[in-house]
Amino acid sequence: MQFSIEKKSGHARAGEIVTPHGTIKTPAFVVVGTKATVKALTAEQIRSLNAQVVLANTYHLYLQPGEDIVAQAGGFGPFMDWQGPTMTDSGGFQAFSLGAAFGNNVSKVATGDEIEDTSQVVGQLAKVTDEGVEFKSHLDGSKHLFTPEKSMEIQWKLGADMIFAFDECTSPTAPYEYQKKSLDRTLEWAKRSLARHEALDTEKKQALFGVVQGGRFQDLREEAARTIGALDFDGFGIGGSFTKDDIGTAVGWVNALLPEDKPRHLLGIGEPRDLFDAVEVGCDLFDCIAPTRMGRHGTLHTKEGRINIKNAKFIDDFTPIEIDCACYTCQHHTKAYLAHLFRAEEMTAATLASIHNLHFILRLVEQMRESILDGSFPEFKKEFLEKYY
RNA sequence: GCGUCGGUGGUAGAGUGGUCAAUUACACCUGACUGUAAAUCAGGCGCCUUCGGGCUACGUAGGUUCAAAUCCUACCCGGCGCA
Repeated sequence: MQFSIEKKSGHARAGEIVTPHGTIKTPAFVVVGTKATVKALTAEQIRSLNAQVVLANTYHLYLQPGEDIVAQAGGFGPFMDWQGPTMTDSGGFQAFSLGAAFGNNVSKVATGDEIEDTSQVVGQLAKVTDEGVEFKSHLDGSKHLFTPEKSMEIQWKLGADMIFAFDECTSPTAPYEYQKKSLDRTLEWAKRSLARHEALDTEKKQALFGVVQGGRFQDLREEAARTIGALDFDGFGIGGSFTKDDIGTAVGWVNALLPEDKPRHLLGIGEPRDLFDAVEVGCDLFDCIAPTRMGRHGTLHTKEGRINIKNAKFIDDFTPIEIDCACYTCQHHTKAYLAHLFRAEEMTAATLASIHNLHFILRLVEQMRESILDGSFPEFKKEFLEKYY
């Protein structure tokens, strides 16, 4: 993998990542295909959206169908008929989603109303120890130990171009002491991930990204950026919990310390406002389930903000979601039709909504890139956010 | 015509003297969702309210009772059976 920066505008940067399966123009939005499928979409539809990269998940593919099956298919890309660049997440996020967050209605993006919970270590389906994370399968309750080594081995078989070190995604409900402890552990895991990966991938086929944690605490974020940043990773992921109204600030602390010449992937962030803030402080890659999940739930992006297509007012609205949108959905269908499909619980609703939302976000990040290249990023951001509620 | 069973909120369908403005489901109205446990979840859903409560409601009209969706009478409507 090769990364180069073409142009900078402040801290924002436009660049290129060359992978064995094609070049990614950055900043770029990575489409999430957790189980080797972008929910509700065919590979052909993903291509027609001009998506550049697809990210799948180690934990999910390990459980089903198993990494060996994926390896037999030639990797998760070929398995799902995606020929372009690929990534896999390490399973570290599931330490949170199946652990502290499970059943607790907690988002890693904190609203500020969260109550501190000191019982972090023992979650519902994930238990974190220094050795690794012990998962209880959400599918059948069986137990599985994920270690940094194990994650590297699975990701090796899944065969993505870019992979992540095994980390612990912490909860915003975790107190400082726990975040600190977890950070030390994630650093150890980063070293172990590196060591195992180097042993497996002697030909340097896969790029390995280290993950910066630290929650909402500046000193921890900076410590993580320094220590993880000093290791021999090909790029960096910025993960963990954030404060809803100020993701940009925390990411800024980190990017100020990470090496300039390696790509920075902000993990799991995808709200338009957050993307602008993150690009502004120098992030290159993003992935997020929001466009597809929200789409399936009837929430659609427009330049004026989100709409809920299930609202009564759209039942007889025979205009597209956005009159000037170039996506397949807007070119062919009306809000009234989508409202009908959602009410009738027709599967096509999920497909059409996902197409629109992904098109919206992919195009938005693409426009950010264009504006960096022509020097108009600050104006583009300002104009967009003035209209977007 | 006789007999019999039944008529409950948008729908289906609980309740069968007080704890019932009435279980539940669906429908309907909103909201949430940020490295996918998610085609999911949460709230609302008679009218009014100074949030204490007040008012009108369980086919219609009466009645019994301190108290009725629940008991009685008549009528109206529907299913079934017999003529």
